[in-house]
Amino acid sequence: MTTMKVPGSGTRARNESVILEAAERIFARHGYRGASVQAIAEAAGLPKSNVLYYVGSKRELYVSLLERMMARWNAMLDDIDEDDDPGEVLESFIRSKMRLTRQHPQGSRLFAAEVLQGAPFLQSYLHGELREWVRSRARIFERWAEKGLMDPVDPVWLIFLIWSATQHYADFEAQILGITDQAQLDDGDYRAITDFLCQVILKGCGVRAPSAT
Amino acid sequence: MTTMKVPGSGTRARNESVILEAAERIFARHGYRGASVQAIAEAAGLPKSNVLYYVGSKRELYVSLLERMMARWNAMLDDIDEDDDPGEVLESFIRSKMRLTRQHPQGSRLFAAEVLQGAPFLQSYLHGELREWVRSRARIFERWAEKGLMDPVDPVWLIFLIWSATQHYADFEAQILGITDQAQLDDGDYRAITDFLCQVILKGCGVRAPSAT
DNA sequence: ACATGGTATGACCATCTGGTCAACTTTTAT
DNA sequence: ATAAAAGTTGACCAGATGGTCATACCATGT
Repeated sequence: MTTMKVPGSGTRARNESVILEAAERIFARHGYRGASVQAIAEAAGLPKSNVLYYVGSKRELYVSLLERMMARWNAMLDDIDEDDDPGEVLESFIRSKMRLTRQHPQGSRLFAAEVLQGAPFLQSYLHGELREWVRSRARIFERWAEKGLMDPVDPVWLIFLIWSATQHYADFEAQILGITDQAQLDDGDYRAITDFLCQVILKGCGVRAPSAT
Repeated sequence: MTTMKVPGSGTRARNESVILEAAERIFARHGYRGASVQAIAEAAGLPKSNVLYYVGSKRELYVSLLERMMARWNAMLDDIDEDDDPGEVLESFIRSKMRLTRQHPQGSRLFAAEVLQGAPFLQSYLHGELREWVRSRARIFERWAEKGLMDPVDPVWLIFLIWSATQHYADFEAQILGITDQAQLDDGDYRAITDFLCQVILKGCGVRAPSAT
């Protein structure tokens, strides 16, 4: 019997990952206060005591989920400078954000629930890292507008527009499925929606279509 | 001592309104499960027993808040037909939705929290009334596209784009205030944001500016 | 064989949950 | 004045809440 030593295949790693996934679902659905450790444990298929053995406390579990989501978000933020093509950059931003939403809908909803309750655990992140990121992109958008590469729209509101339009498909999934009468959105839907958003938003702020189709 | 008989000034009406307002805040923040009757009672400045005396139960209170919000939304839906001007209609839709968001941010957040948890109380509304409303507008948008009055974009996704972009300023207020480093958004901000959205979205789907400024 | 360190979990605790109820005061109608 | 109706509230209940803890299990190295 050769015991595997593959990293991440230990009991701890396996259980922690099961717990994180279950907890993300429950917290996303019911928010921090509305989620019970008992419910998370049941979703993970473990006794409550075992869940607390691994994660310490409800609070720690919640914070580590938020941190994981922020890490995913940070990993997505590619560097740009003012010599890049506005169309390419904007399109890649929309597509990246949409991919994040699609690949981590529960994480997106968790983030939404946290912000809905006033972002008590994310104040420093919003006022720090994220604010700086937005400011730096905004400066570049303004430079582009000065050069006549796009309309002189407020760059911060442009970022919020992209953020909201993409985020929406995770947070309001229930509404979208209800209205479109579908069981779920498939790859084709997501591709079409992404194309739609790229087309409308780029045209809307006067960016010429990227050179390469 | 002349006792006033003004409708709505009775004890019941006054207390119910205080309770509804407090409950909207708490439910919006913490969702259905996360909100406690005790917390609502404290926010309303009344004993818990008194709150339950007026509203019956937590569930009834929640449902009546949702109904109130749906009524506000329904009151906003103006009728249009295919002979109207696309630019005017789209702009008026964006402005109405933004006004709703601004005037009832707690209601907007309550709705968001409800949809986040899978819209258990709104299934029939989403599959019924709201779906029909979206379908009817979508047909008109398609007619406009056929007439060449706007680009042939998918009308349902266009509606979701407007919905999300406006809804965002209520639901993600904490994020926006954190990033822009403001205490709150004032009338000027809202006017500028609304103008921005009208400009970008109308231009984005190839609608000519409305004849009347 | 045995010690060791991680894993597992039922029993338990103080506090909070939504909701009921009986007792009480205030307002209104006659 | 008086009775009926409306409003008010503390005490209370059964069940859920987050968290602790002592005990048991189990694979490993020696």
